[in-house]
Amino acid sequence: MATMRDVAALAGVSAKTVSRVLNQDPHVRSSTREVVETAMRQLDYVPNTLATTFRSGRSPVIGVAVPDIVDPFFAAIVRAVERIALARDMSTLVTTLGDDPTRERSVLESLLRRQLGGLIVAPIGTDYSYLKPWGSRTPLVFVDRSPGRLPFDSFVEDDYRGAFDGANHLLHHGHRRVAFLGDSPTLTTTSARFAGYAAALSEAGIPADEALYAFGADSRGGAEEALERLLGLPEPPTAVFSSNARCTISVLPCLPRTRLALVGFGDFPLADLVCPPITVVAQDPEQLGTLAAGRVFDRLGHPHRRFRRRTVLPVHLIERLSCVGSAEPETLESEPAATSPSDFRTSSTTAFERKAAG
Amino acid sequence: MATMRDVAALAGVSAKTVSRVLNQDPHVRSSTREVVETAMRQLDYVPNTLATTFRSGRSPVIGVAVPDIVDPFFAAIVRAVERIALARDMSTLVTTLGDDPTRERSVLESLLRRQLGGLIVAPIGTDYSYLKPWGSRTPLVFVDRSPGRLPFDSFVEDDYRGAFDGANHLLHHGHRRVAFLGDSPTLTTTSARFAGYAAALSEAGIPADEALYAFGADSRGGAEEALERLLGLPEPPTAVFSSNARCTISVLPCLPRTRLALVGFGDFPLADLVCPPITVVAQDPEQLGTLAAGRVFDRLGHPHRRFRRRTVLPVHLIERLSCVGSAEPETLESEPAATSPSDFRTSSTTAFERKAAG
DNA sequence: TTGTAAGCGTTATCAC
DNA sequence: GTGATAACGCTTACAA
Repeated sequence: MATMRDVAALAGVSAKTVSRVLNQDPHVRSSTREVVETAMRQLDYVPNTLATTFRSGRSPVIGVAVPDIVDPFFAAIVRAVERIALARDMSTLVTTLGDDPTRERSVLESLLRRQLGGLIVAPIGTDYSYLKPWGSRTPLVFVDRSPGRLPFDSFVEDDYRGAFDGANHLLHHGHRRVAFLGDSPTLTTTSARFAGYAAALSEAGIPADEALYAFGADSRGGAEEALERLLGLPEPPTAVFSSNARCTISVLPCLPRTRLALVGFGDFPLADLVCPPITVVAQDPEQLGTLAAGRVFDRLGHPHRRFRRRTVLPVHLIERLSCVGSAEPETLESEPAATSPSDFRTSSTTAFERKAAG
Repeated sequence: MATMRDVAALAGVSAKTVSRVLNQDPHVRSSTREVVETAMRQLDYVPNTLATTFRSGRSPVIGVAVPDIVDPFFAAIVRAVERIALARDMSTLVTTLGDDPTRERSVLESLLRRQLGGLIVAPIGTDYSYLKPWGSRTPLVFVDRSPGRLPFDSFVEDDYRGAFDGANHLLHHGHRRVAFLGDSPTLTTTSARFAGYAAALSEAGIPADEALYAFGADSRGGAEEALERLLGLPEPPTAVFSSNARCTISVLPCLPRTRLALVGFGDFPLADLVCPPITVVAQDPEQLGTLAAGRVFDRLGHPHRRFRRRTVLPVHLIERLSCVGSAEPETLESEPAATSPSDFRTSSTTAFERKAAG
C-alpha cells in the first residue's frame, strides 16, 4: 500500500505535487506530471479514500435505511437512490431496519456518526425526535412514511386519496359490504389509508361497521384468520380493501375460494399474473427514491435555501380483475385489461423481469 | 460538533483519558470517568467514526456488489450479508452493477479504494484479473457466479446438477421434446445449466436438437419470440426448461395458452400463486450471503489460515404444477402439492409477505 | 510552478 | 491512573 509520500519520494517531488497531479491541478509542469504519473504506476499507487474523506470531514456516502431490502418496493427506492448517488460519485450505505422499532435508534445513530453525506429513511418507529440534533449537520429525508410534525424533509404517497379511490372502485362495482385489511393501525400510512377507505364508504351512505375491520393481516396466518372471521359474519363482506401489498399477498392463497372481490394498496411484481390478477392502487417507489436523493444533494449544495418540507406524490389505480370477484353483487362496468406492474421499472428493464439468479 | 479535545478541556483531563472512557478502558479512576461522562453529555459529544476508521486504516464496512438489488434473489443475499455484518458492528455498502460489464471495474475499484473490510460480489463481467492486487489487502468473495480460475473465494450453487434434475423431471413426466430457455450463453451459470440440461436429455437417449435452444429469452419480448419460434417447429416441444428465474417470469404471460410444461431454475416470490404454479429448482440466496459474509470475517480474523476456495451449494427441486403442462404426452406420476417459495425467507417472515409499502 | 507546515479527530506508545 | 507526543494519509494556507 504505497502512500502519496512514497510516490513523492520516488518521483523526487513533494507530496503536495503528487496531490496536485491527482486532483488535476493545472499548475503542474507537464514534465513533472509525467514523472509523478510514472512513479504512481510503478508503485501501484491508489489514493486512500478514507484519508481524503476524513480530511474533508464528510463521507461521500448516502445512507438508506428501510424496513426490508427484499421487499421490492423498498428495493426500488434503494436502487433509485443509488443511481442518483452514483452520478455524484457517492456510494450508498444500506441498512435493513427489520421490524423491531427499539433497534431503530441505535442503528440510525451509528449511521449518522459516520458523517454521511445524507440519510434517507423509511422508518418503522414512531418517535424520531432524537434525530433532531443530527438534522442540522446531515440532510435527513423521510420517504414513504412521514416524520409526523418534526421538521424533516419527506416524500410520501397520497395514502388517503389512494385508499379512497380504491375503496370507491369497489363500491362502483356494486359492493356494499367492503372489509378493510391492514397491518397495524398505529402506522401513519395504515391509519391514513383507513381514513380514506372509511371516507369512501361514508360518502356512499354506508354506515361504518367495525366488524369489517381486520388488522394484523400482514402474514398468511393473520390474513387467513381475518378472512375466516369476516366470512363467518351474519352479513359477510363481498369485497375486501387491502391496505398494503404485504396484506394483499398474504390473502392471495385463500382468495379464490372465498370469491371475494379485492383491491389492494400497493402494486407488486407478478400482480398481473396471479389468480386472479390483482387490481391495485400503485405507488412509484422509483420516484420516491429519486426525489429523496435529489433533495439530499439540494440540501448539501444549498445549505441555506428553503425547500418544501413535505411532498405528497399521487397514486393511481390499475384495474385488473380482482376487483370483480366471482360473487359480484351487481353488473360490472367493463372488463378490465391486464396491465403489468408499472412499479419497480427502470427505463430499460422491469425489475422483476431481471434474472433472479446467476 | 464537539470533539474529544473539547470534552477533555471541559472535563479538565487529556484527550487520551476521554478516549479511554469511551473505549471502556478499566484503567480510569471511576471519579474521573464520571467527570468525563458528564462533560460528554453536556457537549452532546458523539465520536467521529470517520476519524477512528481513518486511524485504524480499515473501514468497518462490507461492500456488496450485485447485478440488481431489486431482484429478490440478490436482495436476499444482501440482507443476509447485512445481518452477519451487523452482528460485528459493520455496515454494508451496496452497489448495483446493472447490466453494463464495462462499468463493473471502475465501480468495484472505487469501492475497494475505501479500505473496506471485505467485498462480496456477484459479477456481471467475465474478466476479473484486475481484482488480483486487491485480493491480498481486502478479503474478496464471489457469490452465485464463479471467478473462473482466479484464486478467489466463491460460493455458488450446483448449476449443473440442478439443471440436470430439472430437465430430468420433465422427462419423467413423459416429455421427449424439451426446449431450453436462457439469457446469454456466455454467462458461466447459464452455460453450466445448459450442460446439465443437455446431459439429462442425452442420458435419456434423446438426440440433441439445436432448434430447441433459445437464448436471449430474459425479457418478455425475447421470451415471446422464442416461444413463437419453438411452437412453429415441425416437431414443437411439449416442455420447456427455463434456465433462470428472469426467463421463467418472462415466459409466464404466454405460458397458459401454449399448454407447455415448464420447470424453471430459480425459485421466486409468488411462484406458487401464479397460473400455473411453477415447478422450480430452488437455490438458497440467504445461505449464499451468510456463507460469503462469514468467509470475509474468517479471512479478516485469520489472515494466514487456508480455506476451501470454492464451495458449491446443493439445490433442490420444488414440485408445483407447471411441470405437468396441459398437453402432457403421457400419464403423470402424482399430483404435486403447492409449496410456497422457500427462498427469500427469514426465520420470522417470508420476504415477499412483507408489506410492500408504508 | 513547487514546497513547507499544520492539522482534520482519534489512538498507540511510552513516559510519569 | 494519567498525560504528552506522534502518527494515520491527505489537503489547505501560505511561502518561496
